[in-house]
This record gives sequence, structure tokens and C-alpha cells, in this order.
Amino acid sequence: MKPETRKDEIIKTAAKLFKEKGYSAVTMRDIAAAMGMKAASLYNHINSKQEILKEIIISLAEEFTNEMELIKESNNSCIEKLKQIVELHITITSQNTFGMASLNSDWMHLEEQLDYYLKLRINYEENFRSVLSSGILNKEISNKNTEVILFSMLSTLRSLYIWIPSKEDINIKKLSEQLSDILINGINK
Amino acid sequence: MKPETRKDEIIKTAAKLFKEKGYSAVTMRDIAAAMGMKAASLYNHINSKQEILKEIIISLAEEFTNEMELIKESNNSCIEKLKQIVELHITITSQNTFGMASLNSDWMHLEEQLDYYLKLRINYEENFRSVLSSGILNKEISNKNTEVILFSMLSTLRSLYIWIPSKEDINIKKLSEQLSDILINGINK
DNA sequence: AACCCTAACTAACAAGTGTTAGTTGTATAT
DNA sequence: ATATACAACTAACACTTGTTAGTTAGGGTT
Repeated sequence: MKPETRKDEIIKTAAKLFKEKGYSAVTMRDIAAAMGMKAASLYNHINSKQEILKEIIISLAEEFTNEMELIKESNNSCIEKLKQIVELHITITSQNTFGMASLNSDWMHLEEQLDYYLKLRINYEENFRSVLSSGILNKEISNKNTEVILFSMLSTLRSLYIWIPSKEDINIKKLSEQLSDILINGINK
Repeated sequence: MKPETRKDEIIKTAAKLFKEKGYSAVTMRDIAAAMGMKAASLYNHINSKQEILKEIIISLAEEFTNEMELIKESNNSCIEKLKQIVELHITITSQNTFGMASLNSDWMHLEEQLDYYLKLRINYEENFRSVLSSGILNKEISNKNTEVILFSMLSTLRSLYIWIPSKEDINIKKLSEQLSDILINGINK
């Protein structure tokens, strides 16, 4: 829609570098070099290094929070909701693999926004947990340890950013079905 | 067995800090303060910051490599081998959660040892993949996309270090069975 | 008593860090 | 033609970084 501003380009470039080495190991001079300019020039477009991290992480976290809310409130079965959560992760991750790396690995370097991020994260996990719990309650989901299930599914979904880029031209629908199938039905014959 | 040297203490302390903020964000002064000494004093026991990282990561990587080799060469069924891999991860992770954080998040900051680490890692993944493949071949494992299965299981196992510390006094055998069950049989009723 | 080893210290360095101030060239609007 | 805004620049800052050199105190061995 709206054209990409110079600020957007900086954030995108930074996210790429953050994915490779992590927020702390990337310097403003690294980002500037990748943009073909000098470090000081970055400050014509952004206010601080910290702001870059915030922009990357918070927008993604809010996107997850909002979409999760929609899924949770829908009238679908719990299994169906789980499938939608899987697709949600695959969709967002394939659109922004670099940002997802920061979201998962560099959130602890947020400063002012750390509490807000943690709030969103906890909220997301609680909604995820409640989908699982009600699925167990109404016998859609086998009565195994909810926390272990939650941990296992979330671990896989959160790691997608490491794995997705290596797959050239991913088919979101197909990958989503394959992964849902494995997470829900396992691999046993 | 052998008593813990001062060097071991430093490595352990460093690993704890690395888990919280990552290798790059932890300074030698941070490590020294956590040890109750000055940064320069650390160099009576270690040669460099890089050496600390190497000690943490390489010993763990070699442990995984060796154990995986044993599992692979055994005469157990593939499903049984998968269960042993799950238990391997849980055992090592619960013994050294801090080190596992570095292994998973800070390996890219290895310098001289990076190539060696990558060799071990690739070898490990190939052995894992071969267990899955032969399981599919002899119909123990359903014929789903091997790469998606590998990714999903590895993601969960590699994330254990984030999750295990919160469980007070874990029962390795029990957790191992629960997790294997979920990874192999899924959650469907 | 003389020695050495260990393990801490203080002081300092050279390089690198995020960031600010002030300047300059260029395109657009008046 | 003149003014304005944008987006780059150079130079520099105060601080932090990993690391080295040299010193000191204590305990064990000769």
C-alpha cells in the first residue's frame, strides 16, 4: 500500500543483520554500511538503535496478539483453531523471517517496551493454552499434559523463522497442512 | 569426579549470564562481577572471552554427537531410537540448561571453532534424518514429509532449555515419556 | 629463610560503541 | 531566483569494550 520510507528500509536492513548476529553484536556502523551510508546519517530517519528493535518486535507481537484473539473468539472447533494458529505463524513468518528472528531472540534487549512485550506474550500464550484446554475438555484433544503440548507446539512454531527461508517459494497452505497434520496426528503408523 | 576448578566456575557463571542476555551483550566485567572479582583477574584462569564460549558449546556439541552415534548404531526400532533421542535431549538439557542456551543461540559467535561446530551439527542432523528415513522405509513411521518432521522434532528438543528450568525437580523418565508420546502420537483423540 | 605458585589486584591501552552538532548538496515549492 | 526540506556528510564526544602489564598477598615446598 503506502510506499516504503527510508526508515522502513533501515528497519528491514537492521532486521536482516539482527537475524545473523543478534541485536547486541550489530553496530550502527554495520547497519549504515549495509545501507550504503554512514552511521550518523541513520539518525536522520530513526531516533536510536533501540527504536529500531522496538519497531521490529512490537508490530509483530501486536499482529500475533490480534490474530490470536480472532481465532480464539471464532466458533470453530479447537482442532480447527489449532490449524489456524499454525497457519498464522507460517503466514507471518514467511512474510518477515528477519523480524521473527528478533522477536524470538532479541526481545530481552527491549528497554521501555519490555514490559509491554511480555504482557502481549503472556496473553498470547494464555489464549493458546485455553484453546488446548477446552479441546481437552470437550474430548477433541487427548488428555495429555497441557503444558507439554503447549511447549512442544509453540517451540515448533517459534522456530519457523530458522527453517522457512531455506525452502524456496513456500506454499503456505500446503506447508500449513503438513505441519498441522504432524503436530496433531503425530508420525506413528 | 574431579573437583571443580576456578575455570569451571567462571564458565558456569558465564553460561548463566549468556543465557539471560546472549554472548555479545555480556561483558568480561559482568562475568567478573558475578564471580566477585575484577575483570582482569579472570585472565588468570581463561585466555579469552571467546575461549569461554568455545568451552561451553563444543563440549555439549560433542556429547550430542557421540550419544547420537550410539543410538543410531543400536539395534533398536526407529521409534525406540526416537524415544532415546528425546531422552538424550532432556537429560543433557536438565544437567546444563545454561550451556544449552549458548549452544542454541550463540554458536554463530564462535570464531576458530565455528566450522568444527557446524560439522558436528550437520552430522547430528543427518543421523537424525536417517533414523526418520529408515523408519518411514520399514513402515514404522507414517510417510509424511521427512524434512517437516525433522524440523518439528528438532525445534521442540532444541527449545527444551527455555522450558525445563521452570519445571521444579523434573522427572526425566516421565517427562521423556510424555514428550515422546506427543511427538510420536500427536494430540488427536 | 628463600623460593615459587596461585589468584587476586590496580592501572592503563587501543579499539570500538551509540550518539550529537554542524555542514553541504540537491531536489522541490514558492 | 529564493527559500525550504531532505538526506547525506565530517568530526567529534563520552563511554565501554576485551585485554595486557606489572604488582601484591598468602600458602606450600625446599
